[in-house]
Amino acid sequence: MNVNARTKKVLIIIGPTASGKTARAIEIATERNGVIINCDSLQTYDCLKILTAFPSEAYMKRAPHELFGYLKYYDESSAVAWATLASQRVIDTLRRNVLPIVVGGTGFYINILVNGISPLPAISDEVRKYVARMDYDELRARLYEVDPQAKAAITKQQHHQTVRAYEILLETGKSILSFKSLPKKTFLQDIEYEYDVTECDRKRLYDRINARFERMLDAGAVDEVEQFLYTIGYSRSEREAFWRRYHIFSAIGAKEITMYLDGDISFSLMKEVATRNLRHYAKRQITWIRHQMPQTL
RNA sequence: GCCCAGAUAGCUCAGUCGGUAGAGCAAGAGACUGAAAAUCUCUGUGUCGCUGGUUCGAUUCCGGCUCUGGGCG
Repeated sequence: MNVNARTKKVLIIIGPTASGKTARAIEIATERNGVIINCDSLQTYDCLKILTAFPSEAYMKRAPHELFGYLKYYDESSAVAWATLASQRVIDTLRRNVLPIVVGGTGFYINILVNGISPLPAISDEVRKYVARMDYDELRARLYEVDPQAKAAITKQQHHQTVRAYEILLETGKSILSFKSLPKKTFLQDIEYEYDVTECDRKRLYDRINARFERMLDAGAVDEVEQFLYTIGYSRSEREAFWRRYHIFSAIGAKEITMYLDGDISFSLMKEVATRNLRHYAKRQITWIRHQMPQTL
């Protein structure tokens, strides 16, 4: 049919938020007979579709879409779980001589899919719950006492890396470093990657972000959040707990709209804060692409 | 027209008992090994409204002017 069978090529579309990845993916998928594989950590959920810029039904009909909306709001997401699924879809697609198009803004996921990751042990619910209840400073002190070398490895004050290191210590009795020095677990072999980086010009991107958030509001983003809050049995008195419990709340705009619905901030302040957070996010994505994915430049 | 208050970073403001200034936010740079739309680190930014006076020296004190609030008529 085409040359994909021999070259085993995978196209990766990456770029900051609101840069036009979804439209670009559709364009290429129809042109080159491709399958779109989602690489956006929040479009893996089947809720808050307006806020997460989930592809429209019209788009979904124009080309096969994989790994969109397969998680419920109460599911936890995981980069390795995604990479495991994504690598299967890539292999299946290549087997059918079709071009896999991995598209999304989660650069961390792409790095794992392409470069693999150190094999860390699974953590039991028991240990996880126990550690979750611990005081962070105490946890860190105990980790360094038993595993002083971990201190050097955990460079900055990376909260969740420290927690993970302690979980592994409790689970296995071994240092996280003993796992990080193992050969990486890889997901794909002998693949040629082609990268397509979408709009990164700061000024134009910021304009696009503002315009798109406006469109999200017009499309009913506030109602969407209101209904979602109803679904999960949200109560304002436990706001922080809900935000922490459900990862989908990290969709920018979800917390801001919740505060607006609770009557704590005005509509215009909600817009201001949400678009500002989107700009910060886009900036972080650009930094990631620049330094963690130099092959794309 | 009169009285009062203000005019300092992109914005909101602090401050200098006279020796040309600093916070927050915005902005910029960076990190990232199983939460990544997460989490975390670093960095500036200035005709201190204009104009005279006093002074070795004024953004700071005094006068005038302009503008912006608020009050009185």
